[in-house]
Amino acid sequence: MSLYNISYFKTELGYFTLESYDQDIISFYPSKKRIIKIEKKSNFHINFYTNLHKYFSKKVTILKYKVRQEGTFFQKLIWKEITKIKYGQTVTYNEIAKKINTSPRAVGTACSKNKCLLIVPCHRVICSNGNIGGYALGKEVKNFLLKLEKNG
DNA sequence: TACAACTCCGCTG
DNA sequence: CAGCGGAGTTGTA
Repeated sequence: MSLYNISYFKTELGYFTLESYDQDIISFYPSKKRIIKIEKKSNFHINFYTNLHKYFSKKVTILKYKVRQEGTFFQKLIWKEITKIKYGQTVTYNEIAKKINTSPRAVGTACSKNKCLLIVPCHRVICSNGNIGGYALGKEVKNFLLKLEKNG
């Protein structure tokens, strides 16, 4: 019997898919399917979406979930570093690069491979020259999230 | 080898 | 000083 579960939901940012194993999150990413459905009855998934809604309405500032995401050693290292960034804060690709002793370019590439949006807050990583940098859902969404966390 | 969600540096107005 | 182009850098498929 597998502990794997998957659900589809409509969020403030559109349709998403959540994959989990037990209490760990495997991925949370925009889905192509425009459906709302939880495969197995799961309080964990329901709790997640409830929390997510609170996040968008600023009633909650942390989405603290354990992440079990596929990736290389290097990518996991970067994601772990990103997870440390607090709500409302931003960090530079370069700052992370220096901490890990690598290059900013490599950090950006690792960010783009992150499939646990919001949980691993890669939207809080920006360019050192003040530019917003890239985002899976586009720069506009990234900016929206940063503004949400900053003022509302 | 080519490419990427970066930076730095030097050049031009 | 702003804007632009190119080179340097590191990890991946």
